[in-house]
Amino acid sequence: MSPTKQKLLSTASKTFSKYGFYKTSMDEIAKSARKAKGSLYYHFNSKELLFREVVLSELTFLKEELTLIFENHDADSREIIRAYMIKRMEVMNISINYQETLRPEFYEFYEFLNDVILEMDQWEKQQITEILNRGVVKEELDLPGNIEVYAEMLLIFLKGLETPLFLKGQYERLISNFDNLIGILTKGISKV
Amino acid sequence: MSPTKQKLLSTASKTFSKYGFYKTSMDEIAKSARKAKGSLYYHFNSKELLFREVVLSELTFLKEELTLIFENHDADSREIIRAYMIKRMEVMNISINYQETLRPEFYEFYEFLNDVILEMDQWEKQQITEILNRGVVKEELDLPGNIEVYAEMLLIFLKGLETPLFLKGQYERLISNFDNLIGILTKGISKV
Amino acid sequence: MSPTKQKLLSTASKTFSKYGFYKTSMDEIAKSARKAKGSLYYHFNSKELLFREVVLSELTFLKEELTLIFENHDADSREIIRAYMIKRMEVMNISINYQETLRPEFYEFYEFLNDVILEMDQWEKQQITEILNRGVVKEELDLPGNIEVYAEMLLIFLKGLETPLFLKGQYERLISNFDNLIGILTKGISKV
Amino acid sequence: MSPTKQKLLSTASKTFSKYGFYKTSMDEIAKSARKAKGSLYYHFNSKELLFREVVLSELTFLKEELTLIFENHDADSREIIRAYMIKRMEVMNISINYQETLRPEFYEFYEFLNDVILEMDQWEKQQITEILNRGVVKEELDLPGNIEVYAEMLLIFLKGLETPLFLKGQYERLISNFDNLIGILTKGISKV
DNA sequence: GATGAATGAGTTTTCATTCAT
DNA sequence: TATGAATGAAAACTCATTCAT
Repeated sequence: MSPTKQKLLSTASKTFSKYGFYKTSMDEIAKSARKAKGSLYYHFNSKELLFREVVLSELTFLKEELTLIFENHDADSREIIRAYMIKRMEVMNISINYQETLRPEFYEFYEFLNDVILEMDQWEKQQITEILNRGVVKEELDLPGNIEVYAEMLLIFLKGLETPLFLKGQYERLISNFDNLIGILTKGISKV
Repeated sequence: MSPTKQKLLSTASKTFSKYGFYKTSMDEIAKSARKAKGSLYYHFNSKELLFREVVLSELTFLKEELTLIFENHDADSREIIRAYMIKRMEVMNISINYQETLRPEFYEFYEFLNDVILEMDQWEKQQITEILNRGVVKEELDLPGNIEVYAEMLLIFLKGLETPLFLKGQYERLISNFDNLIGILTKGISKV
Repeated sequence: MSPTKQKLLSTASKTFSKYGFYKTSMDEIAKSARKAKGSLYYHFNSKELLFREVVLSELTFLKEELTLIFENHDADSREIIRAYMIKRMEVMNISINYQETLRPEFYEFYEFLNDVILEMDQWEKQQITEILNRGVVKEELDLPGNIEVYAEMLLIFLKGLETPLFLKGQYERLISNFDNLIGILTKGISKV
Repeated sequence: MSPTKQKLLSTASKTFSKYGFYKTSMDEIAKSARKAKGSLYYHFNSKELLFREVVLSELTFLKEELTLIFENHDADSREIIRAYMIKRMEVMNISINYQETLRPEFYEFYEFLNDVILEMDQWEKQQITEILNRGVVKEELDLPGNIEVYAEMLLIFLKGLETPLFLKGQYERLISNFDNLIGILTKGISKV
């Protein structure tokens, strides 16, 4: 990737995450990057496609980080879940643009993003399902019924941690009590 | 409230919840309501203040509904928590505009909304803290340490249910397995 | 005149003189007067006609004040001119709306004002011509050629004192040196 | 300066001088120039800044013209004053936008113009003070007291010639008698 | 007389996109 | 590749005026 494209992409990422998709203008991105607006369109065709690339790069990073956790096959599944949750929160705290894609208006108007997000959602669900399965097999967890549903529930719960109220300003205060919450959850799914 | 104002407010609520704050134009609201754009500004001074009133009316409704749950003092606290969570999800499913206020750009730009939202957050935290307290006193719950922290955690979890991914389209599918999730949580905080 | 009309007129005068015709809205006048906007239209049909009445009341006051000066037939004509100039400046300092009517855009668009202003201009020219005539007859002034032209020139000069730069803020400082200027002028037209 | 910018600026100047700042819309300027409204904003950010540039260009021209007069050091100071006054009137007759800046509302609302105008005022005062000083030294003029005050008074007088009543339509008629007026003034300040 | 809700045409401004260089 | 001038559609907002009560 050319230095100009690189610069534009990283500037776009920062600006989008600060003001959101709609409140960010192409002009502002170009100015912040000290590049011409035309260059933005040369490298990324449209605002939407630029945003898509920004989100993609965030998700790529998120996947990489989470994969490191999942690969640790030997650890107690409860411990893996715990590590996964903490890592996810950490990365999410800086994956603000991905979060924005969860807004309703993105669903109404931009099919060009659904594929990226759905793929990520499915990937995550798959990974967690696998861990839960391992935990059940190793008799560390007690999950009657469909395990996929538990995975979905965990994801829903984790998405709660993405809310700005939490991420903005309160992150530091709450992270310290995070173990408590995880304790409740793991106790809730543990074999007695 | 005059019929015109009423009509404008309800139309605004619907339109905002469909397209989000930024993708909704004042023109569109006025046209949908078959009223003049000037009337919008006569009754609500600005787009932001109009949105504020929309959110306020949603929160007012949410509070009323939740208050009914909280007032049932005799029930088992786990049962109240369960009823609370379900009711909250139901109402949230139609309080789409309030959800939008949780977006980062609203935090950056609009102080005019923070007061409303913070007040709601505090109110909810207070209510849940009280229920948890009651549960501990009645020896139904096991919550070592600061109870307020558990209340906050529960709220964070509930906010997870507000994510559009869940609310849009998947609500019906997931609500049926919701009891499972609540089961995990209540098991997690129950006295053995 | 009813108290409501009176109140609206005086408020309109103040507001127009502060912000000018275009920057003043009917809404602002009504609000400042703590009256309904409809009342403005009940008493004065349109913004233009309201402004006309404001200007008229200023000119009426100006005429009354200047007439007092002109009627002193016995004094030295140079003294009358001096007194006239000072009084005119004093009154003009508070006749800001009349001044605005001298702007080009008022000439282009509002015939409804020309009559009022032309009448005032002619009245003033007439008065000054008469004084100059008296001065020439009493051999106090030396004005070769057409006396009306001198009257017009004096008026042009006096209009110079109407410029905001002078009226705004510098009025107090310059008024103290005003006698100097009048000295030059009267020396310029005096018989040696 | 690009041809488009040039065209927009000159069109803006003409339109503003015809209808005044408030009665001129950006739309009208763009249409008259047969350019897109967006181009107006590309080159001049806002209506106020566009107007500022229009005024600036007028004042630049005024300064250039007057400087030519001032530089004639050998002539009789009374003759220079006379030439200065006539030239100023001529240029002012086409510097209609600068005149508008003297309106009260411009002082209340737009600090963005004060610097330009104050600078011009001070420049003019300085030039005239210098001429008067030369005249006193050469014993052509009789100016007891502070000479700066005379300079200010002359400027006030000259501003009187800026009034639209004079400039609009009556310019031609009055200019022919202008010498008379200047005669009064120069006689008033001449050494006998 | 007095009110204030309702209107709609008009205003300034923003901004994604195109294109000649 | 990279630029920045130019565009025009659309946005938020203003405001004189009307009118039923």
